[in-house]
Amino acid sequence: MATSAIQRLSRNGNSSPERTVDLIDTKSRILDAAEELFMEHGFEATSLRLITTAAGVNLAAVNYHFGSKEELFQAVLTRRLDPMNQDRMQLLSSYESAAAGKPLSCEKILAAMFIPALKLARDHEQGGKNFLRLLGRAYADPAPFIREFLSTQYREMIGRFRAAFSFALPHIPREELSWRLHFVMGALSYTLAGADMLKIISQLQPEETTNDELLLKRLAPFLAAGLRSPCAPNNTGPSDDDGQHFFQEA
Amino acid sequence: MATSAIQRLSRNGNSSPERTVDLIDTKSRILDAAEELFMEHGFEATSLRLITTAAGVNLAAVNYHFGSKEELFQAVLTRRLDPMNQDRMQLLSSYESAAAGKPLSCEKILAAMFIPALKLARDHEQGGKNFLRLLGRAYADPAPFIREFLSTQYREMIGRFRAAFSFALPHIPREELSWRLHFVMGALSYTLAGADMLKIISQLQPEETTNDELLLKRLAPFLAAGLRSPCAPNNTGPSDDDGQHFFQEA
DNA sequence: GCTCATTTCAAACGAACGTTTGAATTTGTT
DNA sequence: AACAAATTCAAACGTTCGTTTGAAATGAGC
Repeated sequence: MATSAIQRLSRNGNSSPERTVDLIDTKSRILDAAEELFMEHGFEATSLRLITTAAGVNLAAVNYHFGSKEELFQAVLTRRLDPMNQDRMQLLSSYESAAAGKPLSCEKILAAMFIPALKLARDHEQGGKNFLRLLGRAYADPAPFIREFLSTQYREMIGRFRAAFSFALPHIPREELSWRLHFVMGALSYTLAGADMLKIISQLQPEETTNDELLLKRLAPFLAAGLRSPCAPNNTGPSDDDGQHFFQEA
Repeated sequence: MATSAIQRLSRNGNSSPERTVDLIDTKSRILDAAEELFMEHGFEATSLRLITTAAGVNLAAVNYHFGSKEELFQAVLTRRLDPMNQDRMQLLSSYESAAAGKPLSCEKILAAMFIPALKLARDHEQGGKNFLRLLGRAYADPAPFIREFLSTQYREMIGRFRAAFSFALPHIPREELSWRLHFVMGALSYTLAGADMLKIISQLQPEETTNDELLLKRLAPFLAAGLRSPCAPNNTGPSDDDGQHFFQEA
């Protein structure tokens, strides 16, 4: 609804030059409508008839252009996820170059993860924010094809960032760092996905809950502190009094 | 499959005494099968025919005993969620009594949240772990009836724990604490829900990923460090060098 | 203008869904 | 044994789903 460029990107290579269409591509119209509706209702609960009606295209257009509903969902994700992860890795590389061989701070590494997400949220006036919520929900979706798709989409980026954290936090064992990185991804995706859940926990005004930038400004320091926290050798509590007999009960 | 007591709990009051049935109640058979299948496939993708076949009962039994598929889902959740949250609040109260007016440590409060979850995971050999995964996924489900249900189920417990954290961390403003509590819930539910996602991030053996206790032993210190981290007045980074110009770019 | 590949369209397909029905069966009470 | 309430059951209800089909429309190349 707010996208600009009209580029054809025909399926069979790029032999033919660009050609004008309705005003926006049928394919893009479907992607935009699907992104919004998948975000709102989830994958299973969103029917192709709902999508094609909202997009103003024929029902059969989805199967013609994308093959199936599952492939449409993957196309919705990859359209924005792939550039975002690319941005993340480039930003991380630029930070590392500027550091000239010295390890980065946790905040700096987290910034390389968050800034591309924020840019995405701002780029398309409402589509971007919707996409981040859709993405956060996809993490928790039990459908195997979604999990496999995200797994391959994220593998490279996660590997790059784990290496960066490993260099920044040399005193944290490799296995412990994997856990902490997992917690970081969890808090981030949950935060991006469940803006409504905030109403349960806090009494913030609804306008405030949509401010993703403010949200991440609070999340990054929180996570950085957890990442930096000293690592006890025996897998028990790290710093406080009752760290030893922590899970002895029950 | 492993539940013990056979209690009838007929819908119209409690006039009639208990009476014996098959071996396990039809109602319980449905709940057990539904819990496992909802966990595996999600709410939308799990059909009543799949549930009733797995439970060995007639298709119409779900609508007879529970009214609808949605009410069955709520019954699956509330059967274990309500006692777990009750345990959490009781455990927190006992810790507070033992502290005799002094504030609890973050780890202690987190223990009051985690221990009942671990007890639940151990109680039923595999049903408990399945339930935690189901619960974690329900957090991210977009269905309105699920969100409303969880909201009411959690409101009381969250309020109790926020008060405890507020007392333990008096230097953290109320609003900032709400955010951090939100992050805690996010990391916890994500961790409980997505054990498979770990394979993306770490190269842990699959046997290790199922060890929830070890998992939470690592999660609690991580979260405690984040909760305790100093709070900058300007919502910027808390402690490190580049905390100021953190999100200036993009 | 004709050709041919690409795209759109209305219509239908078979399957699966949640739910309802009404009769059969079981169960507890008298 | 007889009755009434509770529960089970097979069958069908109407709807919606993702996908397929074959003809109509469209647009570029010769």
